[in-house]
Amino acid sequence: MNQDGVDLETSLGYLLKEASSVLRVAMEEVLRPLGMSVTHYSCLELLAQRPGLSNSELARGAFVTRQSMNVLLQTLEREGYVTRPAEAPVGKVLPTRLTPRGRRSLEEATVAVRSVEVRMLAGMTEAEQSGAFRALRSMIHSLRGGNTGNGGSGGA
Amino acid sequence: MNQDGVDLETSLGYLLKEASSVLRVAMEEVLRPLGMSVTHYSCLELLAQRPGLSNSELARGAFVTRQSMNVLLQTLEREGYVTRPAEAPVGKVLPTRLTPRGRRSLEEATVAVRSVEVRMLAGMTEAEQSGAFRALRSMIHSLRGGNTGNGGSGGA
DNA sequence: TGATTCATGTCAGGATTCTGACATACAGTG
DNA sequence: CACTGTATGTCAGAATCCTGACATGAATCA
Repeated sequence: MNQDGVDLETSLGYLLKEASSVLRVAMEEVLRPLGMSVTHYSCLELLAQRPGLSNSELARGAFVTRQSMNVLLQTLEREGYVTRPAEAPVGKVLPTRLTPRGRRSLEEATVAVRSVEVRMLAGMTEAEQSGAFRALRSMIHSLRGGNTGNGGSGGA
Repeated sequence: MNQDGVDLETSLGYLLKEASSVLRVAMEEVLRPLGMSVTHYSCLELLAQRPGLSNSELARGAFVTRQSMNVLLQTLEREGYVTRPAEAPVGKVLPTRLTPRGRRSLEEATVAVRSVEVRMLAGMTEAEQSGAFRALRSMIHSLRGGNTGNGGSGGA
C-alpha cells in the first residue's frame, strides 16, 4: 500500500527527526526552570569550549542564522553573560567571551543537560553508543559532501 | 579545559542535532523547487500512509503543534491538495484525505526525499543502518518514558 | 443521570527565526 | 596597485511557529 512511499515506520530520516524533536523537548523542559533556551545554552557551551568564537561561528555551531545568533548575543551581552570588544581587533570579527556570571549560569545548565543526555543513553551499551556516533557522523558527512548528480550548488 | 562540560565533540546529543539540521537543510533544498516545505511534505506523506488522520494526529506525526498544522491544512485544503468533511462524522474530529492532486504532488516530493535518504545512507552497511535504527529508537524510548527523578510532568 | 475529565478544532496575540539587503574587511588574482 | 570574491556584523521587514484561551463533543465515573 505504501511501497512507493518512504514508509515512515522504517525511515531513518523520520526517526532522526523524531529523536531530535524528543531531545529538544527534553532539553527545553530542564532548561526552562533556568530561564534558558536550547540555543541560549548551546551558545554558552560553545563559548566555554572555544573562547573567542565570533558571532558567525557561534551561529554555525548552534545551527541558526547569524542574524538570530546576533540577537541572542546582544541580549546575553546586555545581561552580562558574555562580553565583546567594542572594536574588532582584526577585520570585522568580534571575539566573544564568557563572563564569570555566564560561566556560573552555564554550570547549572550543564548539569541539567547532562542529566538528559545520560537518560537518553540509558540502556545502551558502549558499543551501541559508539556505533550510533559513527552512524550519525557518516550520515552528516554523506549529506554534506555528496550530491546525487543534482548539478551541485556546491554548498560550502 | 572543557572536561567538566558536555564536550560537544563527543556528545551524541549534539551530533543528533547536527544530523537533524543537515537532513532538514538537504530536504528543504530538494523540496523548494516543488514549492513545498518539510512539514508540508510530512503532512502529505502521513496522509498517504494513514488516510483519515485528524489534524491533531497529523500535528503529532509532523512534530508541530496542532495550531500550526491547522494553518497548513487550511492552505492545503484551499489549494485542493486535501479534503476535509464540512462536519465531523463523529465528535469534533475531521478526518483528512488526499485528493488526486495531493497524491500527484506527493509522488514528486517522494522521489526527491527518497534521493536525500539514499544519499544519507550511502556508505553505510545494512548492519550499520539497522544498528542506527535501533539506537535511535532506544534514545526516543528512554527520553519519552523514563525520568531521573524529576517528577514526570507527563508531557502535555 | 449529572459532573468531571480529556481531546479536538479554532481564534487571537506574541515571540522567535528567517530572508533580504547593505557596508565593511580580508584574501587572491591580474 | 586595482579588482573580484568571500566572509563578517548589523539593520529592517516578513514569515513561521508557538503559547494561551475558548467552545464543543465524548468518555469516565459516582
